[in-house]
Amino acid sequence: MSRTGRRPGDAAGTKGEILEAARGAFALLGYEGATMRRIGDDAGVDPALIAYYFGAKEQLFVAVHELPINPSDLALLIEGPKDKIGERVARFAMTMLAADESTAVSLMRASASNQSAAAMLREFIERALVVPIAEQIDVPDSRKRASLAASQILGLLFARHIVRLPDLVSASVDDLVDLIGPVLQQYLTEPLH
Amino acid sequence: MSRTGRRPGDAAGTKGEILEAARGAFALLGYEGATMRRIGDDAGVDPALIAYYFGAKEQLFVAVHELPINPSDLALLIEGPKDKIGERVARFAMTMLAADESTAVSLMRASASNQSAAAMLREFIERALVVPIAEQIDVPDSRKRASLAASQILGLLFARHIVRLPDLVSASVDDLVDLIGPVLQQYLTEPLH
DNA sequence: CCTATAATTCATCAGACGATGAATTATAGG
DNA sequence: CCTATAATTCATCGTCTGATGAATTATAGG
Repeated sequence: MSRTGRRPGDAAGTKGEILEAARGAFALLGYEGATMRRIGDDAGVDPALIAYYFGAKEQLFVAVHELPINPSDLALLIEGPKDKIGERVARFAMTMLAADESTAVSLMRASASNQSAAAMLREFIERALVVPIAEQIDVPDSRKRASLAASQILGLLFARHIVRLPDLVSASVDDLVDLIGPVLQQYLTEPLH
Repeated sequence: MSRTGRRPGDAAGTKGEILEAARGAFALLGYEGATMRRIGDDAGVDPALIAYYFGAKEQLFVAVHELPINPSDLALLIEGPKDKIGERVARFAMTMLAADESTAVSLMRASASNQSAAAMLREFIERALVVPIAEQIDVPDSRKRASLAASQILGLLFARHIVRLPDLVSASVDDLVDLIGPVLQQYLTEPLH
């Protein structure tokens, strides 16, 4: 029974398994909480193998969090009537997150205790949400308004997945889209008094 | 020059200095990031003295985060016309947090990586926000709506103090109250379609 | 078949962390 | 003044963390 050395057969799925295990661990436990040993265990692999593939822990984290900005999703966000932009943003955020919810939550968790993770999240939000939305709405303070809309999305994720407020945990995604859509609309188009 | 033993004079300010140092460190670095040694350094004190006064780290954290629910603030929240409740909630949250902003941020940071901190925050939000607000508004799904309002407040804090979105960092508190007041109002009173 | 290299584990290191018992010095009460 | 006790630091301990060099085994290419 050979415990060490290269595995027989089993062609090259290992790297992906490590990525998946890391994604799950980061989302559940945060950056520091997701230890190399734990990720290795989850992937059924010695921690040294993680370093072999990805280098240091921080690089693994970056590899896990390459948030793809799907251009067609983004087009879907900007195209359409301005008086429905709130709903579109809500749906964009929710589908983006439904496809990959744990990545966003993971990045939020890490941001709370890790400055460079916070920088990653900040830059992503600016690039993928604030700038495109602000360009689309043509009002004073457009960036501030877009940032507030983003803050609502962040808050919903935080309250639902991290704090776990019971009434938000039990609500369906469609429910939530219906509720926050009009609110985002108000942030983005209602005139200030 | 005596490095050890009880300090001369200097009556009993030490405990408070430790608390203050801990508050700052937790708010800046999160639960795990705020090490005993670091807190001790900030307070100008050996880490063992922290244990002498507060016991284990978790108890120190609890001592730092005794969020007082000021009853007169709460009264201010429930009294008044229903069509201005959003504004009142916004102002309540902002004054509560202006008085002690770092405590709330600290608790949020810790919640991202620590389950029992998340439980503390959840119970506080339920008790101090969701329940009183839900009792006040008389609509279906009142708790869900109140929870969404709370999520907006959390999101604003997260975006402003943790992610540091530039347009929210530079905005004044009054600005933000003016902007989120109407939104909270909509969450709390606008009928669903 | 043989050899270079890819994939994997093992063993271990140095550093940081929280906790704690023991030593030391000052104050307070009698 | 003397003594009990409060306030403080010192010196460690065991544990966990990320990192890394060395050993081991399988595959691929010639």
